[in-house]
Amino acid sequence: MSEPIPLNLVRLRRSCAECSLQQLCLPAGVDGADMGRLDTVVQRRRPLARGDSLFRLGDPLRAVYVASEGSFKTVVVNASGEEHVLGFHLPGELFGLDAIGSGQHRCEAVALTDASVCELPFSQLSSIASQLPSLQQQLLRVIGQSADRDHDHVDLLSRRQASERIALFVHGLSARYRRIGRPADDFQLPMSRDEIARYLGLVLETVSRGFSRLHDEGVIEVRGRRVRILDEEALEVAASGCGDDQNPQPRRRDRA
Amino acid sequence: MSEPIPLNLVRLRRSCAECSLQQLCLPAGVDGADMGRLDTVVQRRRPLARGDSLFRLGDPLRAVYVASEGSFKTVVVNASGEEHVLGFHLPGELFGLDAIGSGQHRCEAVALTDASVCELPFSQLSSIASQLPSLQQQLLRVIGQSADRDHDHVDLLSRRQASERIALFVHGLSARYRRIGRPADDFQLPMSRDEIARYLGLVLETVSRGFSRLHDEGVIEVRGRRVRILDEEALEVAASGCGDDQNPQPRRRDRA
DNA sequence: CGTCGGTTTGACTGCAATCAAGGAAAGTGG
DNA sequence: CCACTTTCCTTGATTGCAGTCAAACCGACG
Repeated sequence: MSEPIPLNLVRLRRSCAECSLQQLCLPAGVDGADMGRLDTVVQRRRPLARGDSLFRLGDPLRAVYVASEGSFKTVVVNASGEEHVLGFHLPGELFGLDAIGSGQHRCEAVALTDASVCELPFSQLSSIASQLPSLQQQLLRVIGQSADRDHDHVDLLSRRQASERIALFVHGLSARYRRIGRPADDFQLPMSRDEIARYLGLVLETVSRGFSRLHDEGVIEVRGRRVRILDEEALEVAASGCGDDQNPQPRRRDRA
Repeated sequence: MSEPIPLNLVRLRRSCAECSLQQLCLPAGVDGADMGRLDTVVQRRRPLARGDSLFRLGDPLRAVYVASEGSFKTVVVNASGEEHVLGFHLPGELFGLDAIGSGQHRCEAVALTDASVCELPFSQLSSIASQLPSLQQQLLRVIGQSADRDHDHVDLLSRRQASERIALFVHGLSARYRRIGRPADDFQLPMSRDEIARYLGLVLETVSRGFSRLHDEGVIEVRGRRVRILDEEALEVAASGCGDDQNPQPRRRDRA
């Protein structure tokens, strides 16, 4: 935690222009000439270990972040001492925007796995953005996408049936893996059942049962944190709430 | 409803500088000289009747909105045909930002009461913002505040007990009324029990029972849509989940 | 080998959804 | 102004789903 890690300096120093996440991340849509300007504000931090905090509740807004490797969760602890998970953040997804409104972070960001992040000091970012219209536009878009993920979360939490929330969660995660160029039908969950439960407003046992049921129905294959999607269409049906056993809802379509 | 309302034209034409919402709305923090620039892009629409839509799902991003009078809800209809309420929007609160991410509105905005709105064409707004740093900063802040409301919503939906969600909802609404300079302990709900339920992820009967219970406990006084807060502290306790009758939970009570 | 965190599964219970009925308020037309 | 309709709200009785409690299982790791 306290000593520099010289071996990684070379990797850390590579620029946005060379980053594999370029198309997904903030630079997308910013042309080559302007990219250099952006590069000057991006700081790369040395890797974080699983469980490390990137920022905490009440921290002043210093920067926004993108994981270049690894994943994060953002959490709040409510008055009763329960931890709620506000979001999961995969590589290439901007996070830390929660401090923009008030100037202070309203949640804590924790590395789910060993991770490394790009840090974009907010004041520099917004002053550069005001000079580069393409970056300003892209910044707004990325903020909007982050809000979209929040809306997806609300959508999840509004579902009545636990099985719907779980199916929708898996489906949404799959879509996000596809977006960042990873296999969308075979992946490793970076988070525990308990963390999923706290994200979905359920308890861990219910999440576990939900996974088991999708497994038994042949929709997905689950073994621990390894998930394989066997029948995407069935997963969508389950997510839309029409797929509950005892609720025949005569969908013609005898699912493969 | 279909004919113009000439009598109101004068009111409609007043500028941001004269608006009572000025301190709450986008112009806050924008100095006098720049305010004129902002004024040039603000369009005032004629009043909407209760039930009218301001924008619909899939509409392209044209503008963002602030109700100058009246309130709105934003809703989505899911695959099963159920309506979910994503948010309620009081006067002075910017909304319509949901289209920033994708360029298309992801929900529908409906007037809860007769209302009138200020419309800020987005392309003009963002191009002016790029010339006025103070406006750019304020725009980001307002977007951030909107995200904060979304997080509050997530927080609500994550609460296990229906009574907690309801108490927290009333408390949050009270705080928002205070923010816009209206009585925070005596107000008229602009939305129905059913709409509250669809916002909280409950059914309307449960919401009704929750209100009745808070009434019986002397925390609030409810008669239809009229709400008076009698014991704010008790409301906060109920909202934090420690106030459930059978759950004494000896809170030390020194948490200063 | 044993421990340990995380996961699965089972049995039971409680809370909120559902089903159902009645009441109150607001709008409509005579 | 009153009867009527319509909409919204409240309350009661019952049921089902997910939370709780408890135990067993599993893979990782020392």
